[in-house]
Amino acid sequence: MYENVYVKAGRRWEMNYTIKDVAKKANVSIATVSRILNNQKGYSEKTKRKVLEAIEELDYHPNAIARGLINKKTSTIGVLFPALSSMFVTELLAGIEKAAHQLGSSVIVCHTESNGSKTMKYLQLLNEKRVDGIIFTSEILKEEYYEFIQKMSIPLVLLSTESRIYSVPYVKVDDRHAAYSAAQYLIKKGHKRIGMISGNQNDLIAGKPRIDGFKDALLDHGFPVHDSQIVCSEGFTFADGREGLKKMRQLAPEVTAIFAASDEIAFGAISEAYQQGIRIPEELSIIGYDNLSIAEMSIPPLTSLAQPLYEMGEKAAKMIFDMINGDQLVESRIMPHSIKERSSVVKKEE
Amino acid sequence: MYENVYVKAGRRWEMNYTIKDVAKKANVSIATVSRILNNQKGYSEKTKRKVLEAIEELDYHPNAIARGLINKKTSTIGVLFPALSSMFVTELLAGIEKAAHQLGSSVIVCHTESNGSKTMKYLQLLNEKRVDGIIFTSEILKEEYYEFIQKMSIPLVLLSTESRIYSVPYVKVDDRHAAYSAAQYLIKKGHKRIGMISGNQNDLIAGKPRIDGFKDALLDHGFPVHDSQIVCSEGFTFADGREGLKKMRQLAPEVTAIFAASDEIAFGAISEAYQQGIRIPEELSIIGYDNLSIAEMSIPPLTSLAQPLYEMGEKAAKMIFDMINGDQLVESRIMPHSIKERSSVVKKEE
DNA sequence: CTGAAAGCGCTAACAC
DNA sequence: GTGTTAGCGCTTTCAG
Repeated sequence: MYENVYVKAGRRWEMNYTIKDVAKKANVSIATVSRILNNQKGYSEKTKRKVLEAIEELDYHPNAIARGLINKKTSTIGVLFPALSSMFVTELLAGIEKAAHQLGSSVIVCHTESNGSKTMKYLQLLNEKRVDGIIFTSEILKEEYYEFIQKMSIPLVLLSTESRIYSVPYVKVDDRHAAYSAAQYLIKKGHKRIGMISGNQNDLIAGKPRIDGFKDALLDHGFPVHDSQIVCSEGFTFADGREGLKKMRQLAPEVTAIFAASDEIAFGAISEAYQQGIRIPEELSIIGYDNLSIAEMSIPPLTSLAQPLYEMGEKAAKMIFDMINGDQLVESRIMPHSIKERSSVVKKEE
Repeated sequence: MYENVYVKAGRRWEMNYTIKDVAKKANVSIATVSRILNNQKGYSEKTKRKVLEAIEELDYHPNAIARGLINKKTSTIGVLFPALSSMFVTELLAGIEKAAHQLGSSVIVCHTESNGSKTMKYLQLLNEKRVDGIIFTSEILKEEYYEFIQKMSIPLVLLSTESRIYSVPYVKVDDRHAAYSAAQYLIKKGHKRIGMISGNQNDLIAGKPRIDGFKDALLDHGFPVHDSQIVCSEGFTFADGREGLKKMRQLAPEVTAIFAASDEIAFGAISEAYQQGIRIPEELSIIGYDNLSIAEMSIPPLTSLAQPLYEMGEKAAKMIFDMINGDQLVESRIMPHSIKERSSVVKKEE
């Protein structure tokens, strides 16, 4: 009677039944149960019913660990993020999680803090846990990482980043092109003196290309580009935005519109402008980058260059699964960007 | 020579070595290797060195799946969230992830969308994956969920929620008390006509208690409470905040200060106020709830009742591990709240 | 101190 | 159709 039920610490615990229990209950061999479980062929309708009944009665659920051991497939992927609490990353994660779950996989989140040794530790972990694939987001894929993942010999896709060195499929927007669009938008709105508060110019993925795109747009439209128009920050944060605006007002007070390399920078700039009594957008227009959900919450609502973050996450997850399922050639995806117009940019009539 | 290395799809793949390979290379049995791997005793220093060398040379890493199968411990926990892209949840996750990783575990994120059948599916999944514990956040623990997790017989902790029915350890702030503090803060600032934009009043965890706390504070300080002062929303979102402020202006235009039941609501209210030309905080003071990272980014910077979300996540993770490691009695934790003063509340002199 | 052997729960030949 | 058996990579008795 109490087979498979035992008492521990005074409490009644129901054990997780195994395939053996089911087999016994249904009077068949475990092989048959396994076949039915995996929709293979080689059994009669009658035994199938019998087994299914037993499964139902015992409320049996196969042990994914045991399955993983033999199939060499854990239905789990690992996702590496530099930060977890940034909204940017959060939207990517939501997209990944959705697609992964739809495709029957779980996702393990790893927060690397952009720290090399932490990243390696996570990679070790993911290796030991035998994840089926890895999504690497928003950071440079260092040689060390790449080599390690190579050795793990599981699929890898880059999300919101890319590698100029290694041939790894990626999903991102064309930063240079997107920045170009943002700057062009400002120009079309009649602004002639346009500044940029950029992220880190040494960041070859999200920093430099946006600066280049910005410059290109100005140049293409016949505007000169002075260094004083572009203030570079450490990163892409709110504080960087504040600092950025301060510098901008000193170096190029004539600027009537600013392209911020991230929404957070834009928020910082707006906040600083507010403190300095500069009215936005009347005196100073600002366009952000990312179109995070907070963009609509700012005052005034922030016009922003939109990246489809959620969709990017989904896409990356789908790519990983295509690769896991043997697709040799998955193409990288340049996702479309767009401009989400709100109220932080004004038309300049002159 | 090519033992353990094979070629697949034209590419050289390095296999994951097993304990057997190490044993062979070191000329010992797998039992010995296992002992050394697990820091048990029963081997000489010499063999230890030999084995360690072999491990090093092969770059061997134990297979966590195989270990999990035998140890019945996967070093993985599951975390259920109603939403992933809310900043609120994101901070909790960051805290959980940090603590979990420190304690040698991974976390699988599950996005339930507050949907019962999705939640059950996730629980099934976590059961099959044999996670060591579950953290359930920000939602009512329904009977169905509870029963299922009971059957899984693994530890469960509630985060930012609690159960009045089941005895499950939880980590949260005292919402009623916190709301009381927020209202009291407004009173101490000299406000006499105070309103509240609440979340859903039918939400017994985060909705009702905050309303109650608000009422208590007013009553205790000798203020009458009219229904018109409290506008209830569907949820806790930006849009709810906008709507809330609109209603508040209609129903109780005399109000000089508002307690918003979440920062997002506060943001919505501020945004709406801005559109209506109401100056904040001069004409209307607002205090939020949560103290999300965006609170400092609003204009004006939002004074908010702070929940230590990150720490709450950490704490919940630590509790789960205490339970996994056999602690029978872990106490629930009421985390301290505080008021983060910024500039959205003004002192009212009369 | 060390090794042989029996599983953990499952899948996949291989027999009958 | 169905059962038997040999593992997957590891831990853990139990002998020696």
